[in-house]
Amino acid sequence: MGQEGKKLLVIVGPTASGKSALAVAVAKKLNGEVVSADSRQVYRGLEIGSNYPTKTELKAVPHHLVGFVDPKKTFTVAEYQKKARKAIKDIGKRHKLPILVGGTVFYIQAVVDGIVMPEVPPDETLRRKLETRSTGELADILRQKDKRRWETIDRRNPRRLIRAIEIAKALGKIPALQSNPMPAEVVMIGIDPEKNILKKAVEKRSRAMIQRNFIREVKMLLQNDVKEEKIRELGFEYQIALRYLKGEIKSKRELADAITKMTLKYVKRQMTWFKRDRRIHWSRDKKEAFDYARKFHYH
RNA sequence: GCGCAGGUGGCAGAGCGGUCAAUUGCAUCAGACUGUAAAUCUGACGCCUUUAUGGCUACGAAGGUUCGAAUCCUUCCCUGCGCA
Repeated sequence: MGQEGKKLLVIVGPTASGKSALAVAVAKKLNGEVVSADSRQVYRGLEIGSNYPTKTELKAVPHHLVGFVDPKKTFTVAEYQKKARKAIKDIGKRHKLPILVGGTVFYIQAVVDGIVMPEVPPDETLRRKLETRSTGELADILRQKDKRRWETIDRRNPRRLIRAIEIAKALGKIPALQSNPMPAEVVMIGIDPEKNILKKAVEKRSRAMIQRNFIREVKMLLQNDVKEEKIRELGFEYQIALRYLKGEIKSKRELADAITKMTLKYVKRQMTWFKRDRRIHWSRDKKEAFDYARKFHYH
């Protein structure tokens, strides 16, 4: 990598904490550009369900990695890692501040710490075959192929086991974990609102989503021949919306409640991940976080 | 008022004489995380403690039967449905 892009600002926080708005505010103030770190915003046509930045925000500040993947395709962290790093580098070349924002912690980690992913693309045929096996059987297969990885892997997690076997099959064994951190001064700031404030924000967000006609967005995906199975993979909002369309969920109110409930659950998982990253400087709200970002930039 | 069905841990809902502090799901809490990551997976979840093949209190209430009851009997209270 070049000498450009010496700084990288990362903004994290749970869903509905106000990350996107903060990112835009900071970008305006500090002459930056935003790179989204959201596993679903990458797909085209998920404006509402994945909560794209608003039109005004998109106009105010350049955003990257939003809405550029065909929703019929499957996008993965490895691709994200490459694209995001390139985007960050390019922003640096333009002498602007790259701001990485999002709630998908794995994506952020992939960019910042640069976990080296084995170059083995997903093998759908193999996966389908292995999916019929029990976790015990999968663990046995892995043990035969790579005992070292077998010792450390979560042996009850079929998805992990399958991926490990996939790699072992292609490469002989799983390479040791390596990382290739971002060559930049990275500062991570997080917004962690009080629990009840966040809860209210999540509720509001769910309602707004439905008011903005989220259901129509889902119908549109169906019309565009995105398979139901694939739509379900786009996140729980989409799963819930499909249930609504099938009549399993009767009212819009019930729909909003279901989305809120799932979002809150997700927030918990996000926080579990955030908590262990000691690099993050936490703030209670946007303003505090904003001030911190400015300090970082001018120091 | 009579008939029938019920009252179980935060909720739903199993259990119908011992192996029941009580299956399971949800909710809650904690955690993991090497190309699906809003995914996938794990643990805890009555109370107490010296954490144990430990103690205590518990399955609407009160009595009773029994070596032993969430489980059987009696009465009472409450809920739903049916009939008056």
